[in-house]
Amino acid sequence: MQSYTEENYLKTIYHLAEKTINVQTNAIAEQMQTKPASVTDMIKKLADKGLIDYIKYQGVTLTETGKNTAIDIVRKHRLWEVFLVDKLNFKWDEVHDVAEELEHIKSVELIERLDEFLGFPKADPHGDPIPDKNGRFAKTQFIKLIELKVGDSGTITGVSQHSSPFLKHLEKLGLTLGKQIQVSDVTDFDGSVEIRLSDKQVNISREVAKHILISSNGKN
Amino acid sequence: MQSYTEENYLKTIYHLAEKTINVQTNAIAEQMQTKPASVTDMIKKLADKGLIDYIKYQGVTLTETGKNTAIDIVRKHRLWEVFLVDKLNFKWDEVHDVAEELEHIKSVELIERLDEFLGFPKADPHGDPIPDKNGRFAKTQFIKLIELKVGDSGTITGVSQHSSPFLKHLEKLGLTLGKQIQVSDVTDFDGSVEIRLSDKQVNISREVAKHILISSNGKN
DNA sequence: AATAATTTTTAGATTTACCTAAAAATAAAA
DNA sequence: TTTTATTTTTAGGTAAATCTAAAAATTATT
Repeated sequence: MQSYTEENYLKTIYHLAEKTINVQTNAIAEQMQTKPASVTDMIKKLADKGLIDYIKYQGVTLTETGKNTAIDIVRKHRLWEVFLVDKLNFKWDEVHDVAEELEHIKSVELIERLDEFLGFPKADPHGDPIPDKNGRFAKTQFIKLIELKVGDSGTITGVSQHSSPFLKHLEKLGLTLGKQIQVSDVTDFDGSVEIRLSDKQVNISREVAKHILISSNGKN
Repeated sequence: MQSYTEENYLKTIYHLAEKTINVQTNAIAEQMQTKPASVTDMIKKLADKGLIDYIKYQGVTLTETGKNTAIDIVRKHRLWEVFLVDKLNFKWDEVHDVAEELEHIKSVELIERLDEFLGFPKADPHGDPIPDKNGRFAKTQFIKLIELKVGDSGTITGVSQHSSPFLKHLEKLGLTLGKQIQVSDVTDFDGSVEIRLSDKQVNISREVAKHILISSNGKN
């Protein structure tokens, strides 16, 4: 049984571990909006509980138990996001903070029933995969929009940035999940990308294109 | 902004204040499963925050602000209970502990949308009234089943005990909310009560009869 | 390889919500 | 109206999660 705080540390370490093998103290501190000294205290505690492997000055990795716990929190977070969007009509940019709280409610029964109520969704409103109750989920094989060449097409299936301003921006442009797109041009000058949608044409910056994930349906 | 613990104290004081005018330290301690010394610490803090009025050795009463806060927590608790029963198919004896956690999620938007999603319910699965978003709710005018005379009839509209064994017991007997009942006999020996239901006859102890609430539809 | 810069850890405090044990106030009983 | 019992508060301490400031280890740079 972990505290609210311990759960947040595990989740943060899990997400950081998707990018780097060994997760550094400073990286955790930045993500958790706290000080490195506090992180050191906590990772000692998590190591004592067998949730992470920790070598002084060398960063941490999740143990099997730690990873399972983290995945379970991610599962809860994403299921609650689906609930908020599908059932309570929240927009995709409004759900993160509330889900951040809801993910800590401790009841296996609750989550299993919620999962069923929602129709066992495979992805959350941002396209991130939802682990099943055994922690299994398909490794998503997305390409960043920025990597597409002129003429390439595909479907928007995710985003790698969850901030409200970014998501609102996409919404305004009509770049929402499930939309079919084709890259019609890439500007030499600033690297901005022109996108053809079924009904219109939009121009997005390199920065935005980096954070849109595409499931490609064949190069042209 | 209150902590999880402060919210629980306010809620406890609110419920105790339904029975006694001045709420005693020991009563709070018993309800919160903590020690009187800890209660004293906390009520000082709540008094400093202007949520309760407190005179040493004389117990506490909620201020207007404190009462509003407490009612808001009660509202959340009861709405979540409706959600769990109506949408996730929990039984009425299984919802209390989970709702106890869910009630602390801080998002006005969430609760308003949940309320709407549930169809603005007026009562929770145990018949307790749900305050609206302004904290208003009808004072329920129930009679305890034990107070009915032989021949009196009415509808089961609430319970004054939320423990799982008690609720399971009622369920087994078919004494659930909305059921029409008539008192057909009261035993002199042990005060147990014989109840006529539409399709059967059941016998309940005095103790059980004390905790069933009836909205009377006229004496016989 | 020595020095500088960065990262991480230790040491010592703080805050919140508890606790125990003892003292003080209030209420009940002789 | 004393004495006794009960209730409540104070005093002093603990554990969790945080902090600042300073020391130690690691990494990068000349």
